[in-house]
Amino acid sequence: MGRPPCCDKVGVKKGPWTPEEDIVLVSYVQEHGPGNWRAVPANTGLKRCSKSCRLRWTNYLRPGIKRGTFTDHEEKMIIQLQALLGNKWAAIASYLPERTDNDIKNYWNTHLKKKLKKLQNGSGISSFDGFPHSISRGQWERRVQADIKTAKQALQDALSVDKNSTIHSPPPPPDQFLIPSAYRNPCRESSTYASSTENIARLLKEWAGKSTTPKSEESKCSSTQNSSNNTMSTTTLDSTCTDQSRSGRVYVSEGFESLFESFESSNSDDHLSRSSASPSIDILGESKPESDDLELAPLSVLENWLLGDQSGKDYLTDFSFDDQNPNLF
DNA sequence: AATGCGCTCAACCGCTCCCTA
DNA sequence: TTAGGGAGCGGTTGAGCGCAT
Repeated sequence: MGRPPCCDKVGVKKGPWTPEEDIVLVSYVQEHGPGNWRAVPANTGLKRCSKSCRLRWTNYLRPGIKRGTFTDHEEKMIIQLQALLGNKWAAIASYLPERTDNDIKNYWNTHLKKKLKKLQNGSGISSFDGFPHSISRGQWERRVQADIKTAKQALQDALSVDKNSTIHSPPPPPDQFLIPSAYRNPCRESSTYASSTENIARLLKEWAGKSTTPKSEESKCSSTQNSSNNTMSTTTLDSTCTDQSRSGRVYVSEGFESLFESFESSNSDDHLSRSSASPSIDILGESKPESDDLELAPLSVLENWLLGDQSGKDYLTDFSFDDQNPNLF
């Protein structure tokens, strides 16, 4: 006998979400924080499957989502991350905190696949930005493989070092938590829904005025983080933070930006202060990428590397976990 | 103006993973 | 140790939209 459905099929509504449902869901999440999705339909009266609620939140309603066209920068990251990780959209999305895995997946399937296909047919190499223009595809692939090899070696080195280190936790959720970006910055919306979203946005702004901290979620996640004096070990992520902690996607939107800034403004010996980032290279291992590890990679470095930035590459290539970075672990 | 076609993306489905009792 | 349940992930679908004919 097969597994029972996650929720009763009878009476469960399907299809597009209405603004009213969105309001209900958003207000519930604001009050209780994301997670425990099973309880959402029961507690809110929504005639939706718990999975549907989670999906709606993570892919559309949660704050920090950027919508609209992907930038060249994002596109390059997706292409190279996909090359490295395969179709691990959640892992890839963790490097693009403002994008959802669904968005990335869609973008890949609708745009990038075609671009790559064109490229493979030999008819778009010069116009395709995903690969460096100055080298052939063969050279490019060799370069990527060399990077992978280097990264593997780095991982081995890293894993041989004591990992009792701390990393900076993401900052607490910004005020914008209370205003879903889907509403704050709707890029593409149907006319009827658009007017509704404006209303919702107004409503949510009012809520934001009343309370600037999402009670449960912040207490859950940031209390865990703050309790360790703003440091957090990769392996001690509070599981109650569920989606956000696992994917690092909700609060990282701006948190990551500050991390980017701090990483990029610092010297190399500060780069890996999030030392557990080293397992990020694990994804380059033979068997199975560990997305959770990935998420904690030194983003600026990896980003540079992914984007073919020479400094980033050099950093990975030349980087010695124990010699040049004594304070790393 | 009507129709067909292709594209986009929100949402669903089913599987896997992980946690807990 | 193991079974059950919840959450997450990746593949797929289909409605809606815009453009071409």
